[in-house]
Amino acid sequence: MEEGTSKSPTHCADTALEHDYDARQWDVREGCEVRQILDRVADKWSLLVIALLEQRSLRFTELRREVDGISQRMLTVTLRHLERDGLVRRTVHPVVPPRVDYALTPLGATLHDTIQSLVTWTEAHQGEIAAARAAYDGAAAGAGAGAVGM
Amino acid sequence: MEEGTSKSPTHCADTALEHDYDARQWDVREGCEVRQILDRVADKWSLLVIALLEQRSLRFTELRREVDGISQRMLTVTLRHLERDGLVRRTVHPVVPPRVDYALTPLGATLHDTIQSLVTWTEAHQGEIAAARAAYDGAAAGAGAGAVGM
DNA sequence: CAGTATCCCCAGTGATACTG
DNA sequence: CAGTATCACTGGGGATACTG
Repeated sequence: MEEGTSKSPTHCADTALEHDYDARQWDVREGCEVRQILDRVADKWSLLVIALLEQRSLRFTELRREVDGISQRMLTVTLRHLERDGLVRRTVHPVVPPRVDYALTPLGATLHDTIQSLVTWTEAHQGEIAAARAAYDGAAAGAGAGAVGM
Repeated sequence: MEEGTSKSPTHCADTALEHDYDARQWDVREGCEVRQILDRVADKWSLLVIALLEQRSLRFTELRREVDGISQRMLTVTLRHLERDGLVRRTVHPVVPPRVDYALTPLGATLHDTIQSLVTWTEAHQGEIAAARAAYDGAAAGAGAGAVGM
């Protein structure tokens, strides 16, 4: 499905479509490589792993312990994806108890500010969101529906 | 599942855990409200909808047309989530052909910079990522495995 | 330790039909 | 137009077991 690998790395605004899509700010259409990368980078586990790796390189087990709730499988998958995208570098030390370190590549490090701003925003506004949630649920409950906590 | 509504809106670093979790920069543990909000905000469709709404308010059908590939159901679900979180405001105009406008709330608007930085990063580095992908796939293919394009 | 391989389940998602 | 309701399906993701 992700066969866009060797395809044109250029921005996908060149695909000819009929509907009046004016260049707003970024392409919202499917098949756009930006969409795909965004999905990868904005991924739940990716975000967590990258944030952790920002501090220092970590070993597989360390990551598994730090990222609470991730399964071994998902950690492996996430790590492979990040490695393939050139965001994380995997280093195998040929020692008897196998030791593998994961570290951010320079490219991965450039994500720092972006991710940090996302996290900062979330932390800064979680109170407001919780309040909005409570208000919404309360209104819904009062409006007649009994289903709260959707 | 999302019953943290009326719970403590405070940062979740107060939950007592036994493992030596030092305050790195943000809580990676499950049950943390930040994790949940991050998942919501970093959601594929949410990102797209918010980006679109940043320009101007849109109607349901307009959104469905702009966000290429989204199903009616997912648009509704996404919109409800964003509304509940206080990021989007839903305005119903009581006219004969029902007209509903969706607009970013002030809170939602504060996401602008963050999302924009994410998109900008992606657009700026998609070439590097594509190259990394090609290199990774090429190396894997040369290493013996024939399965490319994972 | 650091994975890979399997099985399996269910939540997310698309398609379709119906309604105010 | 703007949804809601239903059904069916896929694959994301957890649990477990095995391997180098």
